[in-house]
Amino acid sequence: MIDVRILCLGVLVRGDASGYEIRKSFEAGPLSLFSDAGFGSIYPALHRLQEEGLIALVDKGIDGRPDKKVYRITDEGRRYFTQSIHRPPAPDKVRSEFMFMLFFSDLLSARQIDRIIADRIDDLRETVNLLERCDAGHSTPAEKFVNGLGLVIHRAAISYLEQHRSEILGAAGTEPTVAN
Amino acid sequence: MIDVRILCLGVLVRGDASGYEIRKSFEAGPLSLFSDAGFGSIYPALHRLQEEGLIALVDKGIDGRPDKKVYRITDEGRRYFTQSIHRPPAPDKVRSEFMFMLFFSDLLSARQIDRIIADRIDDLRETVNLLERCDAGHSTPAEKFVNGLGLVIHRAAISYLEQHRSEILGAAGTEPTVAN
DNA sequence: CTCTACATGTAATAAGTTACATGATTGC
DNA sequence: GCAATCATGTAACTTATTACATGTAGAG
Repeated sequence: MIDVRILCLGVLVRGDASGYEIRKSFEAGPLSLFSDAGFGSIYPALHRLQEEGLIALVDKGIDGRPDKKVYRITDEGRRYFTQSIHRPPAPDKVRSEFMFMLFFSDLLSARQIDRIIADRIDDLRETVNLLERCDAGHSTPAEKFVNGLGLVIHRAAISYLEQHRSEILGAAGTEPTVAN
Repeated sequence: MIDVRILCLGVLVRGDASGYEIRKSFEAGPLSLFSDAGFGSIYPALHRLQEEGLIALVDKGIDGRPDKKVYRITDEGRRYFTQSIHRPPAPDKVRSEFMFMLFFSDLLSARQIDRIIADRIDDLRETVNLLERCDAGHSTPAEKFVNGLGLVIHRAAISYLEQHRSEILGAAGTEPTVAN
């Protein structure tokens, strides 16, 4: 949820990668919290970065995949990325359909509220597992710090949901389940 | 960071409002965490909602502002909103330039890292104050629940940053401050 | 009388998402 | 031989952001 170009540069700062690999790192790696950009965003972004001279194609040592295009960040790209990292960060923004729904939970039945909270707790636990796995791996102090922040936030959310879950059920609307 | 149309409907479910007032509620109200949509998004969204028959103009009891256009949600709009609230929520997404920067803090100096962490703690505290104010006000159990979740998350982040702040300073890069 | 807050709107731009289209390689 | 995974790309669509343009009302 930051500019896809910057996100790609961020991946490439840490090592050469193809578009496909960048996508994978958005899915599973420590940057997965920040982006879920698909191929439709990544490939155009890479083309543009290459045009701008911020990244370059690496001589492809054929590892069986002739179509694979591995990119490497250039000195200019590194400069550009460093500079963009130096601007004061914009305030955090959350896109949480979950919280938004809960905000209007008087339109939902108790059963539905309970269900979405249960699902969310599961999701949060999964993310905690992911972060713990990242934490255990070969990560820099900076990564560990950010991971740690993610961990305490997610754990706080889990514990809050578990403890206060019952409170909101009383706030459920009286309407029966809506079709669909 | 949900569809602006749905966000506007969400405001209007709770009472009539003009575009300007919707904007204000995005700025200061309990929905401020979810959106920072500007007039350029809100007015077109309202026009479209009106076209679709989901909202309607209220007879303007002139309160000194002849240009003011107050909207009210229609029955169809309420149905549409309720239905959209019934779909399972997408996973939460965070746009945190702050965490992204910290992730690459080996490109920053210790002074800069310290500064952005201090600023972030200030921002978080401000949000906590906002949420506490919302909590104290006339809010439904659902609102209180969501507010409470926001509170524990923000407090967890503050406490983590305060406690672990020193750890990341050691991870600062050796490069001198970059111009700009 | 001037500044701030109120109040609405459009046009140009930028950006991302979705769906489509293609093809190679590996494991079973 | 077939499915899953690897691998890249484009076009149409939707959406939001930014900048601009305009005007009123109240406070000092």
